[in-house]
Amino acid sequence: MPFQKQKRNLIIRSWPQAILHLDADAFFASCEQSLHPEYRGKPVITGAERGIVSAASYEAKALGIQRGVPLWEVKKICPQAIILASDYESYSLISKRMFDIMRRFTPTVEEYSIDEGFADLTGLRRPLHSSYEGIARQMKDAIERELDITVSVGVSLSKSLAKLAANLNKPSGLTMVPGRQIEDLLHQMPLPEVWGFGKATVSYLQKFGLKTAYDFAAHSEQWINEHLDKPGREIWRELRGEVVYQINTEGHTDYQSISKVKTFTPPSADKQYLWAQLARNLESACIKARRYHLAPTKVLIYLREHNFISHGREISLSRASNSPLLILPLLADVFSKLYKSDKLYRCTGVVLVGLQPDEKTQESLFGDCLKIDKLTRATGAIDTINGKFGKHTIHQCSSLMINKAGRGDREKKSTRWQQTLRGEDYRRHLNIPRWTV
DNA sequence: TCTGGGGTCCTAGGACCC
DNA sequence: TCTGGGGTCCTAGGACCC
Repeated sequence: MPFQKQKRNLIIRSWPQAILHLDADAFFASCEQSLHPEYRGKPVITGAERGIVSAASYEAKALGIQRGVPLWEVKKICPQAIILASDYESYSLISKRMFDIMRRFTPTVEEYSIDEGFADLTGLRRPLHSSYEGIARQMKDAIERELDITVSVGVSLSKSLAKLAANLNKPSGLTMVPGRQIEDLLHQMPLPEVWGFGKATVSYLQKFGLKTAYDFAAHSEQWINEHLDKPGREIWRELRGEVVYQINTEGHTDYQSISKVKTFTPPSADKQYLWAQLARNLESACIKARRYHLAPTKVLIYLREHNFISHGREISLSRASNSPLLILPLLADVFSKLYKSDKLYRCTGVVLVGLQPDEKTQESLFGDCLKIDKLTRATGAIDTINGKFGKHTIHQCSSLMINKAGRGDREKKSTRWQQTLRGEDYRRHLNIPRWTV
């Protein structure tokens, strides 16, 4: 067996470093139960706006409801289920409080997603007068007590191991995996549980007879280098207790890309309709870019066919811009080339890339200064109006077709918005008549 | 019952240049 | 004129995550 020789390498000093992973259990559903005590102990589901289950409370899971299940099926399985539209604003507030509690123990906290975070506990035993387990326990208890949700926590030597550890006992578990227990942990973990292994990698590794995380970690470095590319090699090192992935405390202030897609039903082959959808995607993406004071230098558009095959093309802008009025005309040619009249499309998408701070775009040295300035001011005014009266209140003529065709947005507007949202957000989500300039 | 939306990073292969 | 061989940069798409 190749790993007899390697096995020694897997035995590592107990705590060369202690990385904590924290994962809120059924986060969206738990938030709802925390905010609305009347939902406690009941099967709560969020995702009404999407038509599929985003999150299911443990009561709902006990009845067989899982993430991604269509809501019509939920109603069949479990007619008493409480189905809610996701309320991201409220969840974000609870999420923020969760990370603030984590930061009471260490400044090295990464907000990995709305419901998951990492923290580096290395070296904190003496200053906090506690074992790593004690620190993790206090953090977990504080969150559960103060926010009225439950979290699962894992502590081990690397992010990947900590994540596996946290997955071992859910909900509300606390799992410590020091160096000498890594092997036991890996033996219990089937390949798909490993962070970073998706369907493709798992089925590839299975062809070599690998079944558990241990089978993978126990292979020789040479074998790994021959058979896997960069991500696979990094995961191998992480599973052996080496820190490859650092804790990123920066937070998500800055984007590599901003994308907007919207699926429409039924799928369509109507060129004008698709163009209108694309224009709408572009407007939405630009609104977000402006909110973060970013402007793309490149714009990627794509059309996704009914069978999920998509084709896209990147368009380089001669200068960064976050004005759809300026960008849209540049997309027309490429769109025409991508579009095939004999195909049915299920969605269009826009991705803004090569983002840079948008001050730069305003003091352009290339001609058109006046035009740019006017556009910038016009776009600013549109943002103000839309902020007051609702997104897309003012929009481009190109996207008018969406409403004309009578296939407007299908989002279900719930009256619950009115209860939980603050004034300005609440207005944004109301059905306000639209007009066009 | 076909499968929402928003991200990140990696890579093969083409374009282009010397 | 035709050819090879190398490098770099870019792009389209894949894989993965929550």
